[in-house]
Order: sequence, then structure tokens, then C-alpha cells
Amino acid sequence: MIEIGIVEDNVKIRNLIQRYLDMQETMSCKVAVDSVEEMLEHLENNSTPGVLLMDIQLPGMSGIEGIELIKKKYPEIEIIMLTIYHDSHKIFDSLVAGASGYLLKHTSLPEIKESIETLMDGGAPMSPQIARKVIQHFNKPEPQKNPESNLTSREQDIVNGLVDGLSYKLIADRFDISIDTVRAHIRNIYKKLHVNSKAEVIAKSLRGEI
Amino acid sequence: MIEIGIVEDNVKIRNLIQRYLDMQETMSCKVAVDSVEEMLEHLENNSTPGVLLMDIQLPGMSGIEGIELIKKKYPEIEIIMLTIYHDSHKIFDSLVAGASGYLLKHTSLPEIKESIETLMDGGAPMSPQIARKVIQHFNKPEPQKNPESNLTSREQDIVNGLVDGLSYKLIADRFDISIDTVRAHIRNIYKKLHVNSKAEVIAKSLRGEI
DNA sequence: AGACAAATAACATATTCATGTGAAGCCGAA
DNA sequence: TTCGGCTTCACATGAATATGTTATTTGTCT
Repeated sequence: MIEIGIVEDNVKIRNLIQRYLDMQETMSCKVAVDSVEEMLEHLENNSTPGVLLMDIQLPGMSGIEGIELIKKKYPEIEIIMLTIYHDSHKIFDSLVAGASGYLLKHTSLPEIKESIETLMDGGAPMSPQIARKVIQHFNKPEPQKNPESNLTSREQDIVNGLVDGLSYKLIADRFDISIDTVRAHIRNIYKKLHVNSKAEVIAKSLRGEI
Repeated sequence: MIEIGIVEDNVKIRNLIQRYLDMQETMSCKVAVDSVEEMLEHLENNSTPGVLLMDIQLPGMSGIEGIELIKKKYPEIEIIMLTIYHDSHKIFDSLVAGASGYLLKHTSLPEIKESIETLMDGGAPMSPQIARKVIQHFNKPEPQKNPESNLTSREQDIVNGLVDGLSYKLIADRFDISIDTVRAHIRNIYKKLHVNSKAEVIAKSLRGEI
């Protein structure tokens, strides 16, 4: 028997979902409140449900803030967002905060039930459209690599040494070359990147600008 | 009519999928090869398909390398991975390289067909289990912020100066303090962070470890 | 064969950094 | 009020870095 809690401020929707889930053989849904604050209070004094359905737009604390708080105190609770928002930002924030699934409110009751079963089965319930937005976050981070800054592989080695916090001497040792060679490479790197200090090279590298 | 291409080195599986998809009313699957190299050659001289099903383990170039190459030359082609690998690393690499979906090989033919339809519909086909692994990548990146390293706001100012690539002198100018004060702060920062060079401070800061 | 980029190396010098030591003023906690 | 942490500043010194100049070797492209 899966225990389910609901945080949703629209009473009609809340009651509808609660009644539907509670009548399922394998599910129990006794807790349905309209704010994160109430849910936190409830969790203090009662057994913790396995799954929470949570809205984002709520009176008081937002659902996304709620995820963080609840996950911090009760990491074992799985949270599915159930919301009208389908913008990447909200989706992303929810997942980073710790949500395990993301459904839109037009999801039908049987689909919500299936989603909970998917979740208990180790999956992450979300529509393909949501999934598409999620994976777009993986592709995007490719802003502008300085095309002028084509470092040779040896130069890239040296940069890695700098990023690792090594001195010229240690870089020379690492690659078994003389310290003057390291100097020579670094000179060339500075020219290509238009910088003139270790610090700037490290910063550029860690920002992915090389 | 959706044109579909297949890159898969197992002849049986390849033929099976090709025949099944090609007999669909809305789909056409004329191109089925067993390596990325062959597919690239084919794309040179023919119309580009809308969707590619691609294996990861292939003779010659791997499917993941293939995604990057194909996406670079033909960004409009949508790629669905079809593989036995379900480890986060392969999934992650595929999505970063530009894949739009990720299916495991036990996926049934009708499910593959549905996945292609999902893709054309703007979704990202993947099983809930795969989706779960994808979103886990969002939660994790929060390793360990050194709790011992509570920098004061002034110290954080100095760190920001370093990250911006400034010399002590320029940091002193920025905050209108003497260079010796900058030195003093940096001494304290080094102690708190257990480092002993600008480079390490910048690296830690940009890695989010401060 | 000649041009050219890349990797290697040496020598020199001015600047910047890392670190030691010491100290004054301010402010909040004990 | 005494103590400790934060911010400010000074003087000093050895280590590391930034930059200039020059040169050999190797491999690639034409």
C-alpha cells in the first residue's frame, strides 16, 4: 500500500485526486492540504507518506521551496510536481530542488495513478514534452568558444596543469620538460587567449571558454 | 511520411526494425547501415532522413561520436539512441552529444514506432527508468561546500577580484584599500581554504566549492 | 626544397605573489 | 570589560610569474 499526500490549493482538484487515488486498491491518500506549511506540520506528527503530489503555485511558500525543505527533512519522500507550468525554468528548478517527476495538470486521473506506479518502480514520471525540455538543458551549454584560441594539445596540457594549481616547476616535472619550455608554452597560450596571467587562464578554462 | 534511417550492426535486429517501420503507413525506412561511416557517406549523396535510430556499440566510430558528427553537418536530423547500455554515463554523453531520445533494445517494435511519433510531436522518447537517470544528473551536483570555509563578505570580495583576474594592486584599487590589506585578507583566505596560491582559490571558487 | 607551425630550450629582468611579523581600531559575545 | 574576530595597514624577503630575445629540431603542407 502506497501512502500518498497532496499539496494543492485548488480544493476541487485536490478532492478529486484524493478521492480517486484513495479508492485504488494499492493506494491510500489521507492527507491533502493546501500549503507546504500545513504539510510540514502534518509530517511532524504523523507517518511520512511515500509520495507527495505537489503544486508549484501555492499560498505561502512556493512548491519549489517546499521541495527543498521537505527533501531535506524527509529525503525518502518522492515528490511529483503537478502544475500548469511547463517552462524550462520551473521544470529545471523543481528537478534541482529534488523532484522525481513532473506532470502537467491536464494529466488524467488514471495517468496520475500510473505515474505514481512508475515512480515506485524506479522511474521518473514525466510527459515526453517535459522530457524534451529536460534534455535540452544538456545540449545548450555551448555558448561561444573562442575560435581564435585553438590551443595545441600540448598547450592544453599546460592549461590543465595550471587549472590543477601547479607551479611552472611542477608542470615541467609532470610532462618531463624544462621549466623554460613551460614558460614558452605559457607565453603562446597568453597570446592566443589575449590574457596575461595564470589567473585569467584558469578562469577561462573553468568557464569553458577554451 | 517520416523518413527514417538506422545505424545498427546487428543484421537481424536491423532488418527486423527496418521492415517493421517501412510497412507503416506514415513511415519510410530505406536506409539501414551498420556503421556511422556508412551513414555519413549515404547522407552525402541522398536526401536526409528526419529521424535516425542509432546504436552505441558499432564497428569503427562509436554511436556517440557519430551523433556529434551527424548533428554538426545535419542539425535537423533527430537522433534516437537504441542500445543495450543503461548506465548514466552513456545516457548523459548521448544527450550532450545531441540525441533527442534514448531507448533500450528490449523496446518492442510498436513502442519504437510510438517513440518516433512522440519525437515528431516534439517530445523526447525515453523510458521512465532512463528519465530517472537523466534527472538524477540535476540533483547530484552539490558535493561538499567546505563548511570550515566561511569567508567573510570582505574576503568574498577579494576572491571575486581574484576570479576576475585582477592583481593585488587592482583589487586594492577596486575596493579602495591598500595592497597590504589585500595581502592580509588573502593570507586569511588561504588559511581558511587550506590553499596557498591564487590559482587554487580561483579554481575552488569557479567549481562552486566556496 | 622551402615555408611554417609546434615543441623544445636557455638567459635575462622586472613585476607580482606568498609568507613572516607586528599592530591599531572596531564591534559583538562572553 | 575583556576576549576574539574582522578590517585595516606597514615592512621585509625569497619564490614564482610575466615578458623579451634567440635558437634548434621535427613534422607537415606546398
